[in-house]
Amino acid sequence: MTELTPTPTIEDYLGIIFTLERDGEEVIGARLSELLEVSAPTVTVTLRRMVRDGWINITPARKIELTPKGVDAAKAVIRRHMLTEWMLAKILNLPWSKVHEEAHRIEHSISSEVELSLIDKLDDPALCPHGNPMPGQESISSKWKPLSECITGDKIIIERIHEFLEEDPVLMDYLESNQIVPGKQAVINEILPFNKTITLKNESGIVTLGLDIAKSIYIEKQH
Amino acid sequence: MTELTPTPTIEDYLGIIFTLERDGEEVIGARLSELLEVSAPTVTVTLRRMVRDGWINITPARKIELTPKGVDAAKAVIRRHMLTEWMLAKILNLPWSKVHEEAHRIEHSISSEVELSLIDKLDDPALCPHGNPMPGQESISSKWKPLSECITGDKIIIERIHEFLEEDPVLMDYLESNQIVPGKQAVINEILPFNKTITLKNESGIVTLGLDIAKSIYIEKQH
DNA sequence: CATTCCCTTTAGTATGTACTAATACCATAC
DNA sequence: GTATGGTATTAGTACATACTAAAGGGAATG
Repeated sequence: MTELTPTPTIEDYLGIIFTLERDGEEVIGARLSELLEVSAPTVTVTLRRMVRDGWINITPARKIELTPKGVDAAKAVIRRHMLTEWMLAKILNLPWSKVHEEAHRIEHSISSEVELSLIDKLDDPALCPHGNPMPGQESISSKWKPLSECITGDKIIIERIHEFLEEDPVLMDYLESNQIVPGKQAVINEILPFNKTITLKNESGIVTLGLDIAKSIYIEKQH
Repeated sequence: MTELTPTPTIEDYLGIIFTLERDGEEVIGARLSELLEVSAPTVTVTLRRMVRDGWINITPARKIELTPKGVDAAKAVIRRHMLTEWMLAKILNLPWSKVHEEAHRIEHSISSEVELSLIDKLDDPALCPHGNPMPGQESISSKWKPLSECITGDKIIIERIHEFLEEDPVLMDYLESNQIVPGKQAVINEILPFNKTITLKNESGIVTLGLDIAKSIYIEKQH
């Protein structure tokens, strides 16, 4: 319970743990190691510090659980991340595909005063620019379906690119330049399960996506 | 010459060294120790890393000098600091007295893309919100005189609060609430050298400042 | 049952950034 | 010329964050 404010590293861990918990995924060290791109021993010792400082508990079955204090800190860093993304996108006009990685560095330096000011200027958004829900607004995104579950001919609106896809800047650039961004319409053109691809047609033409990627893109069907 | 990008700590050192050099002050470790509020041995080892990585040279007489690479990095961090201050002040409406310390944390996470966008949105300012010159714009502030050199009855305009005063949040709050901010008018009311104070009168009433502080506040005389 | 796979941990190391205590160096002043 | 004050360094330590190599555990699968 020593630390009052998490370090940037701990904030990164908290954010990922919160998101995994939110999604009902198993929260274990191996997942963090992958998502944070650090070695397994690094995760072991960092989790040890996090337990010591009261951010998480680790069950006998090695599952990681946020403490109430950990939940608060995780929500704060995610809120600041998403608000910073909006600031970069709307106020500074950075490309949609770039705001995540910029915000990821800046988020750790945002005070609650700046956060409140951003909430005010940005009209208290419920979603980030990629359609992911602000902590507490999960119900909004829960009605959308994965793009991977569509069938040929479906008319859809892209609603959400999952947080974990945002980590890949090459993918994000591909999505942006092919108009796979929230609010854009598309029609499912072709699904090739043996090839693990799904092809859609939108304003920018024909776009093919891997099915694994399509599982983390959420859409609304149009009638 | 190992490091491409300075760490936040090194950026702090670079900024202070640049500012001391700009002001013609003696750039030695003891000064850094004071201004950065770290111990002398910490400065010794950090400067050693900075020499190793090509940011500075240390003369046989122990004077610290930025290398060309060090100058570039220092200018960049100061530019980003000042642009961030303006963003916080003009776009997010944070109080003038608070933007320095907020920007001091954020400045290390600003990419050149964000920097360019800020320059655009903020119309390429030549001064920071406290009247200190952007690197390369030193000539603008060189015509102002220290407030401490005024005489009773002088009508003045406050132009600049020196960077090193910005470090004291209590002082900054005092200055803001007494309208000692760039652009504000005042008249010198009383100077008490034996007391080391100078008193002025402005819209907000009568304000007394210590002479040491007044040495780092720059003004323009009105005729 | 043994092998394999996934996961975690231990052991040892490195680096940046901090500290205190003690030492050393130099110039100026008495 | 010795004392003082300002400055810098060495020595030893601490902590957060990273790594590799190696070992250990548990579950599933042949």
